[in-house]
Amino acid sequence: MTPEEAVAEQERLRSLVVPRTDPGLVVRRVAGLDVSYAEDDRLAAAVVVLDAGSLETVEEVVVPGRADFPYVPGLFAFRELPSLMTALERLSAPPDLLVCDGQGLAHPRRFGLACHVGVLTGLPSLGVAKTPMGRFTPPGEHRGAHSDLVDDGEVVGRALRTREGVKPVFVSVGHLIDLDRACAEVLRLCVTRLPETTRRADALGRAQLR
DNA sequence: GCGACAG
DNA sequence: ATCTTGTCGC
Repeated sequence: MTPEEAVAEQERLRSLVVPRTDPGLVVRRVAGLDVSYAEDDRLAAAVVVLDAGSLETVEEVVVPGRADFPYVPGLFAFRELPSLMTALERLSAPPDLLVCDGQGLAHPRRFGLACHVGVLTGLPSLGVAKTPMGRFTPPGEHRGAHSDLVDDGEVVGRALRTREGVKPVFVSVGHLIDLDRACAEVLRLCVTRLPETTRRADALGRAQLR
């Protein structure tokens, strides 16, 4: 697939994003998705499922793969999606929510990795990025403080302080969830700056490359 | 031409 | 993303 085709694919799928939460959504099994890279073109896609209440790990899947798409800002998903989808298919049961490492609607075409994974799986999803895709005013210093993440005059996500006095993370809607609920879910997953879901998926992916 | 640009 | 231990600070 060429970068041009990838852009067309994003524009075709973005209309399928549902930025609302089903009234009956109960999040018990939460999955963290992350991909680690080796020095060559090898990569490892990891998915770790936690019990949302206890934060205990209940399932892990890691899949080896190759980076066959270049890293291009805005097309990031095409690098990680194939292996992540394979990993998700190997879970014993679909999670209630997918927590992605990167942006959701906070994307130049409003279709970041979190939206893409959500639409392809049909599962609720959200994105937690370590750097912003847009502008924001620093949120208050206390845990839970937040401010709008704005891009092109639109509120595309939120800068969320997940820990007192630490740089905020950037949360945006992926699919089948609203921004308030997305931030609430992220906050309850955070013991340190990043959600436990992504921290554990990151650790699993790195271990796999050894 | 210059700056921006998830991981 | 990755290269990387100890260390300064609360």
